Amino acid sequence: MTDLTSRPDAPTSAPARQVPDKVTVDGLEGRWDGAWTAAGAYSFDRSKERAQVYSIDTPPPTVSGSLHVGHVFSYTHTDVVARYRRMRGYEVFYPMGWDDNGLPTERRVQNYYGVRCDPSLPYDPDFTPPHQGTDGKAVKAGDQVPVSRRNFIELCERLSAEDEQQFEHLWRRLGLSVDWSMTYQTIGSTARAVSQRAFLRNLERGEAYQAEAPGLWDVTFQTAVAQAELEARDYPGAFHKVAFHRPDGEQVVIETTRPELLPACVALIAHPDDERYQHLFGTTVTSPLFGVELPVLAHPAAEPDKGAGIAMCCTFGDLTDVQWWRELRLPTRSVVGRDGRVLRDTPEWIASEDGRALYGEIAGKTTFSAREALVAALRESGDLLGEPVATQRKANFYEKGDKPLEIVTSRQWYIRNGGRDEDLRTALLGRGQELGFHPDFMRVRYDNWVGGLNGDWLVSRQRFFGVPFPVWYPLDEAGEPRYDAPITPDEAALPIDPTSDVPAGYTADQRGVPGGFVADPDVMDTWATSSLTPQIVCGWLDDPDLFARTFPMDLRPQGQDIIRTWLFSTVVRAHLENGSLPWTDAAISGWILDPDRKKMSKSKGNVVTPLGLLEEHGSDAVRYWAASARLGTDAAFEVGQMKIGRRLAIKVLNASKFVLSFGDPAEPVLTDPALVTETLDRAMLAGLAEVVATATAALESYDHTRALETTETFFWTFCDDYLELVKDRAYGAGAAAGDVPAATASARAALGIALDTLLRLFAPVLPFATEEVWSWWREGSVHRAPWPTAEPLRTAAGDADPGVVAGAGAALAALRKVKSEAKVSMRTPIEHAVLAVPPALRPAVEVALDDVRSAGRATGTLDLAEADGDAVVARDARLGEAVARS
RNA sequence: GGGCGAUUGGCUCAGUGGUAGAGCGCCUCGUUCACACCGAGGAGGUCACUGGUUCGAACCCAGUAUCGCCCACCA
Repeated sequence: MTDLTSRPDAPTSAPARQVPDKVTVDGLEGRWDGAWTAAGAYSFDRSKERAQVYSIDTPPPTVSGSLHVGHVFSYTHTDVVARYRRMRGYEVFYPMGWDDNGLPTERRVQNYYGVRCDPSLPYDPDFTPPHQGTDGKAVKAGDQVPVSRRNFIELCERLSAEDEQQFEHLWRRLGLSVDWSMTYQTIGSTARAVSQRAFLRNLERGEAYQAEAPGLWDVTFQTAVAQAELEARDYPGAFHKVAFHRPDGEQVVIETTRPELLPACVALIAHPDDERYQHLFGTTVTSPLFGVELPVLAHPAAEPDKGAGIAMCCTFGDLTDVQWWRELRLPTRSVVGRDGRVLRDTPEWIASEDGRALYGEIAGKTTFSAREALVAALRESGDLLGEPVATQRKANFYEKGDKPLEIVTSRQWYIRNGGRDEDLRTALLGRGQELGFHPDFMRVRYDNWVGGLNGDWLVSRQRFFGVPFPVWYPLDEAGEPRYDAPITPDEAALPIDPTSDVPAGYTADQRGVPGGFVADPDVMDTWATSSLTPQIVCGWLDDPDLFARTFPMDLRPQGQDIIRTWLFSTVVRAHLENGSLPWTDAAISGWILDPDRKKMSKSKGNVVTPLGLLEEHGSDAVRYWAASARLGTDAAFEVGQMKIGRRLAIKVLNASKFVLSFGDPAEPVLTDPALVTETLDRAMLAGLAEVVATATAALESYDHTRALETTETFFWTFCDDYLELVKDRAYGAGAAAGDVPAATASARAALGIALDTLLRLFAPVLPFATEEVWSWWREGSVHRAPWPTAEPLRTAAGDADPGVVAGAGAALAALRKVKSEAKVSMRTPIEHAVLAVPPALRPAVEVALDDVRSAGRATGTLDLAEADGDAVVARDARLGEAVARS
């Protein structure tokens, strides 16, 4: 992990302050990224107190994957917030992490370097991987060289470093205002130490515990799976009617989709009120084929209308079985192993010779083959009634797996999350209430998830790569681990790897011998590390000073799909460890949908590379597209929207160039509010004041879309109407050379003040174009300039009515329309016209009449009359008549 | 089965009680003294459907349909 210290502040560099002849948005990204880095524009100043800091818990992208359009989309949302807050005067704590922990990285490192992790091996400091860069061509599992966990982690960090450079390049090009001196890796030593320390403290307080219990198990990855990683999928199956037998020969027929679990059956169960089975409760039946005597029991979880209404309870076919097994205190008769195959040893509870022979035939088979074999046997014995009926059932899958999960008994670590503890659940629901969700309705997902938890958080995984549990167990005289007496390391020694490090008081040669010790073999779930990102970035481990300035954080940006995982687990950890929320607000981004309204996916072949997008349209344009979509709302991938953004950025450059042509930016001609005397100019500033107020309020409530929309709408009116209206006046047309009439000075100052304000309003969304213009006439970076406030504008505007601009604009529009409908040039002079104006607009038009005249090229007479309706009507003797609404 | 969100002109989306909006696309015209990555103007919608509340509903209520997602459902 890179050191989290920030660079000292340096003044931003100031390129030559002059307006270029030709402007372009192309190439701004490289220039300004370089300048920002050189100037330390986004360096975090850690001398600021917590109240002055805005800290962001950025999602660390998975480096072994690739960034896609969705990342660009959501990270832009966050950057808009960061830039806004920075301009509001906050010191923004905005680090970037790289997620290189977990299965995707494990796989990639295996394939890339041709190695696999074997924690039993010692660390080899001189290890050189057999392959390198075999991208696309995976090294086959058999050819992979086993290496120690430490070597594996080193390779992971090495490979990640290459990916990180590419990612950083993209993020810089996109204009993320991250402090690039502050990055972390989720498998880095800080992250490992934080994960281990947090775990040890959970353990100390009794929040972490281990238990031997039946749990969901993926037979492909051979690891336990947590509730949050489940995915219910359709899975083809078949109902089999199977007859059990009473001593008197009567058949009891059940239906099952898993006949291969027949040898694991421990009871038949029906609902206590089910009339059909009353006479069976308390009696026994024997299972077909295996002849095992089984009780018939009553339990309310049995549903009379499912299948035959009476179920065979096996250890374990599903979670209901687990419930029955637990509540009815049934024996454990597992037959499916961790590899998904039927256990080799014939179980002792199968007594009959035929049964034992049959079991021998299915031993070692996959559940699929075992099912076929048993169905054949049932058919032969006559215990299969009718033929199996195909059905589409829902089965639980590990989200990364492709085989249904089995339930096996294993020893696992858990962290309490309210799933078994009402008080904790209530407290965590309370945290959800405290947290500001944006949009607010996303809170429901949190509530649903927390309310529906049915067990504690399973944090151990039977993988080799990951953050190891910092725990050893003493071995007794017989060499059996004493799980009830775990040995833990000193916090100062973290991170440790118990498979290579030796606990205090032991020597290395005592590993694995009776009376010695043994390492906990498991690693933590990746969420067990990811849930600590606030603690990792804020220096919880070893930088209490930084921690005090940044924690609890302000914002967690993330996707809606991981509210139940990342968001919730982070809340759990902070609640347990810090007694607070990890952040005050969560910004939830929506999905990017392709034109078919489907979630963008690689398989659709419509994946667009983000860098290509940025190169084609320009970063400001792509950011504009992203910023146009509200938080929590799915957005279409819309190239058209990017083109609009590009047009806006270009317009900003051109309009700025124009405004800045009216005076030396160093002089107060473009900045002094006292010069703004004309009513139209003051009205424009009054309107701008409203825009500032609206945009600010919107951004305060994480509604960047409204802020952008409000600003943009004003800007286009500013360009199309106001700028055109005051153009001639600003030029000083008609005045003697060297003489600047007050009306001219008024227009120029108003234009300059508006430009200054608009640039700052646009800066969070269009960081490159606005910075470019800022450099033409201002010191420093626009991104460190203060966010505009409405008050000075209101003061400059005085009592001017912002509606004046609209009124004058309507008058101008009417004159334009006359020309447009007459199909003549806009420069065609209007020689003799009448403007019929509604009474409400009359004062506005009167006050701006000279500007309307010059903008409309009304060189002759232009008389005012009263209009009947609420629209302005222009009548020209030569060109005709046109109606324009304001 | 429960929940959340969505449904507005060809497209992407604003619009939470008072006579339907924007941009894009389209059509017409114009222009190069900030901007052709330009400007002006225009056409285009019974606001998914059915009821209800209200003087008045895109908006509130009830229900229906379609789409997306989350949760539950594995005998």
